[in-house]
Amino acid sequence: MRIATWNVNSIKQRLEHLGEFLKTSEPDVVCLQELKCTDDTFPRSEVEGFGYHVETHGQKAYNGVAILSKRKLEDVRVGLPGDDGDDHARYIEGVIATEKTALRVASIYLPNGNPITTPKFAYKLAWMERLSAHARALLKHEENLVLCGDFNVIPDPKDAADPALWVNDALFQPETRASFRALLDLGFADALRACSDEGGLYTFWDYQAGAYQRNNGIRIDHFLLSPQAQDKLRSVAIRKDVRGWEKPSDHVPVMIDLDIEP
DNA sequence: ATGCCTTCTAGCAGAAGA
Repeated sequence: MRIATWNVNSIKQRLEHLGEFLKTSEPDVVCLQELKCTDDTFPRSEVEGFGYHVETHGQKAYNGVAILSKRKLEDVRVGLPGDDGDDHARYIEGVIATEKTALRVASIYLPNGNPITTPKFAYKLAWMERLSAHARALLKHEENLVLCGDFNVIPDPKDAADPALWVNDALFQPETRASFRALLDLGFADALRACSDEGGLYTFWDYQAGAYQRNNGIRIDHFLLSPQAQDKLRSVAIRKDVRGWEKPSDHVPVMIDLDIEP
């Protein structure tokens, strides 16, 4: 089974790219972030036309997450528990049942948190605490569990082409990295790091200053796997080529292959 | 030191992103 995550930076602007990606990589499940549209303005019929079931959690102009799946999604939850006052659409999860097993997948758009001197950074750290609490509860099911998406976390200096550029950024603060580490320490594997220790593996390049042409990238889109899912991990791939398409998202799709019959 | 670019909404500029 192939699972992908991709921050599309507006689903309406990226519909053609999504179609091309689905055709060329044939994922069974796709987690999307930054839809930038409401549930009722999501291009549902077009995406269903690509051969996928669709579950969305959108909002006007900002944020918005979705899960696409060739199989129907069950037990869908929208919104991260722990703060009824949080109206950002940043979390959706669902279960894909196959003939032999089941898999729970979450599509995550973790807050950016910049600038770090503002309440946005506190919101980011609080959101990460809530994610850890929810993830801890999910791990108790001891099932195939995949948390993926745009975490807005640079886990390690080798995950940035030029770490010095990020020292004052919310994505690379010690508190941010410690919170991400604590999340992993609940029992998750960072799928890419389970396969490679290499630096230079990026998933985001800024639109500005020719960042992609200079390969000035960062790795912030991640797959976190429960022990049951990690046992089935075959490979991880980053579709870096997609960043070179015309009018691209600033993020590229990342994919894992699990040893599960789709 | 700052903006660089792209998206959104609103309405011909500003916020947000990272």
